[in-house]
Amino acid sequence: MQKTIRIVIIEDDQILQHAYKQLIEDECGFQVVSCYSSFDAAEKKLVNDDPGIILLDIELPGTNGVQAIPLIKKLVPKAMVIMLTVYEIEEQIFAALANGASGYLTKDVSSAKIIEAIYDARAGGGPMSKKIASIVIKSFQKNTDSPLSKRETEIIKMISEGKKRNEIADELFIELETVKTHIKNIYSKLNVNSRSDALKVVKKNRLI
Amino acid sequence: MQKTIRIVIIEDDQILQHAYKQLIEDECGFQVVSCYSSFDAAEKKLVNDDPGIILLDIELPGTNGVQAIPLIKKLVPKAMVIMLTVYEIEEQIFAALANGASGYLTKDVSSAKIIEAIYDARAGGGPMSKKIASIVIKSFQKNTDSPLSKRETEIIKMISEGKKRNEIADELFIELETVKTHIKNIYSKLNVNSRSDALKVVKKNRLI
DNA sequence: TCTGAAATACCCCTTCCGGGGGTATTTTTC
DNA sequence: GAAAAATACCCCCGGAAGGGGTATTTCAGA
Repeated sequence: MQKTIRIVIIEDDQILQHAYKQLIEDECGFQVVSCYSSFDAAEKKLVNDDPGIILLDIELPGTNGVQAIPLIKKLVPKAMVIMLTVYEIEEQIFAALANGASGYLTKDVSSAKIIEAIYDARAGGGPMSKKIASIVIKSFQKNTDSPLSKRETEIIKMISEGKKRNEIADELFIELETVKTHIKNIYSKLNVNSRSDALKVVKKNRLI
Repeated sequence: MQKTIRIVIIEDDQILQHAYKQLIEDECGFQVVSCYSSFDAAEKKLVNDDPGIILLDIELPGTNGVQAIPLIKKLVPKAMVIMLTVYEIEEQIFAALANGASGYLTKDVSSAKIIEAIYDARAGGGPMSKKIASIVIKSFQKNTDSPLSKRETEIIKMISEGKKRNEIADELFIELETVKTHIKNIYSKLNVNSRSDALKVVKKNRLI
């Protein structure tokens, strides 16, 4: 028999908290072991709850959801954290994922999608609502109209990897002086005069 | 009335090509305007086809799918490219997305999912199959057991941004000498002795 | 409560890197 | 055949980078 999935909900809106619990308990194989209104309230009891999945709101009193993720991971490392939030702020999404969230849903998703996300997460998937998927994909896309030539792009990328001019020269089988010329041209095109400023521009405009 | 979605399929497997065409044409509002077995065959005719969506295989004779994306984007900039491929190779996924693909499906998805992905793409979403979503999310996750302290992580991150030691000192309101000490400790913990090597280790192990 | 890690700061030293001023040739590409 | 890209060389200077030490304070965990 399939092992029951133990679920914990951390959500400060009592109505939503109750709605999620109700929704999930109507599904076979799912068990909402605890609900909390804040991470701080959950902290002491989480280990005992031994959850496989945690539904986590971002806007919480006290420790917010993003901050809570690493703490949760420390307490119950094998638990998968699914963010469930109204906001679609890029920094928040990436911060949550970087901190170890396994999925990210906006609260406008249907009940069925929430259930699906729980199954997904358990199966090692990465459940995301459509808007989030779109934001995530956009974050990968490079700018197509770069002022930099192919070689220049190659070189600024190597600079972003912390490589020195002579290392770049060696790797590209060109002279140090040529690399210097390229870097000068890059700086001139980007209107900067240092590595850090160049990287700032390049990252902001997704040129690499 | 809704504008018809013009679709182009670039897929070298004739059977699959035909299957996709059939599948899509059975759906209302979708129109497969052309099918090609390679990008090279499609190149000249693409502008005339004026597609809104392109289903693109990766393994193609001649120009491969990943290389084809930027060329397609140049010919028909407003077309959304959805990758449709058997492989789930990380580098290929990220390269495709970086090159401008709007979605990425593995060929094991159901017909319904393909149709859904087309609608999604058109609506500005980022259609992905579950496995891809999982890989993408994992790519964001940082390593949780870093040998580096909080401050050290902060500093190596600034180094990754091309910042000089005195810039780091200024930004963190600490002395240059302190920054030097931190960097020494970072190098020692990572067993390296240069910025580029440190960044190599740090990126490989997702420490930032 | 105490121990160790983290964060802070300072000294010494040498090497060679980074950025800016030029100019010029060859190869691509449209 | 003109324009852009890629290549290569000269000059200069300041200070950044990396390695050798040592030492203090703060703070979390056992």
